[in-house]
Amino acid sequence: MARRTGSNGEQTARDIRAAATRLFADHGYAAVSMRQIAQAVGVQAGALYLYTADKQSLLADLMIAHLEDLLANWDAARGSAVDPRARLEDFVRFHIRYHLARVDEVFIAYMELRNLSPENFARVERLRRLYEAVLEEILQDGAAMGAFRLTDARISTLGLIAMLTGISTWYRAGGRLSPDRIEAIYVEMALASVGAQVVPVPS
Amino acid sequence: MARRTGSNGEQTARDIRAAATRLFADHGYAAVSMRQIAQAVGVQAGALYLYTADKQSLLADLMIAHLEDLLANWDAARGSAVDPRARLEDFVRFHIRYHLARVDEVFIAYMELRNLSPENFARVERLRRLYEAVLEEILQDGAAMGAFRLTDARISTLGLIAMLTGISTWYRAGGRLSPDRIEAIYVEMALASVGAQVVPVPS
DNA sequence: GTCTATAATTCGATAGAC
DNA sequence: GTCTATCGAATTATAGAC
Repeated sequence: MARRTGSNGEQTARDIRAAATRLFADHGYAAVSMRQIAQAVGVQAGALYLYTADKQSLLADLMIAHLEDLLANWDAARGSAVDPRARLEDFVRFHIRYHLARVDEVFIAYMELRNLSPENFARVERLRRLYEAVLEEILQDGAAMGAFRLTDARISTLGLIAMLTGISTWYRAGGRLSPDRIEAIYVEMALASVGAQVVPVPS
Repeated sequence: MARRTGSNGEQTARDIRAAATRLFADHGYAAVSMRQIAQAVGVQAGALYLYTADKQSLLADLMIAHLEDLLANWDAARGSAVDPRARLEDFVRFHIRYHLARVDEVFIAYMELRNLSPENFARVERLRRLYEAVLEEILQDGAAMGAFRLTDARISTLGLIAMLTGISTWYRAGGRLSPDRIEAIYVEMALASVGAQVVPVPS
């Protein structure tokens, strides 16, 4: 990518990512043409190739940037709780808040895996596994401490993440329930699903 | 190329649906061409238009047939249980069993909604709502009877269906856990998530 | 019922002017 | 850094032969 120094180009790069994110989420990667992206940005199609090697790299960059941002935000937002129930609640609230704020990015990251080259797919999968491992560790610690009652931490991890991420598919601002209310309900469901119970007082 | 002149039209229609289902699930609707489908069937692209008005109708027909089949199978498989916990367990087992047996159809019905025309989208949405209503009624009855503890039956419905359907995205035959084991674990999680408890003995 | 041939678009990507 | 112009290939869908 032959990006030159200059604020004009940096702004164009941001605009391209924003337009591509929106269009890929709305219509799907394969259904969106480079010309459509260019039109949304306000440049000609040829100019896009100053910022991306090809259409595939544009998609991969969006997905990888999203997952890296997700992990970085978790590292910054994670609390210092030790009680597994509090840690799970923190994770659920973080996950929902982040995912409702980035509906398009989330949608792309889960829907367009098929359109990645093998190398890019591997990079994305690795990052997704890292994020899943955050929850899995919470569940495993909680089970070991007797705070959670679950049969398989990996399955519970996948089930919970699917449940939480699914919000992105139906949430609309101004709907029947506020984001805060949705968050509270899912915290309750998540805790209940792993049989969260009172942590035994250390003896 | 195999010559198919004179072959049975009904069989070709089935072959087209099967090929389209697999290709759409593997690569996405927008990324699959009519020529690819024709090649998989063993006919020329033009012959496909004897069986579908256009590519969009082919997708819509697959999705609507899938959802109608899902509803019909539920009607045939639903037990006669009255205990909400048993009804929920029946639903969870049915949902998982059906979805693991039709991974491609489920994937398409979930991923390709945005490629439907407004009219076809409305038809698909209506069927999906009917299926969701099955679970929502179970949850509402269970809550009313004191068997479940939940805050919002609609949210619990969406959360549970997302959790269950998510299995399709990672399940592989021959994986670490058998389908029966996966089913049992999800039954446990689903019941726990709605705070299933002992039904009070009628006085 | 299926074929061949093709019309009419659209696609991703590149070259070169400024 | 962006534009104009364009190449070669691919797309959906149709027309007419058999």
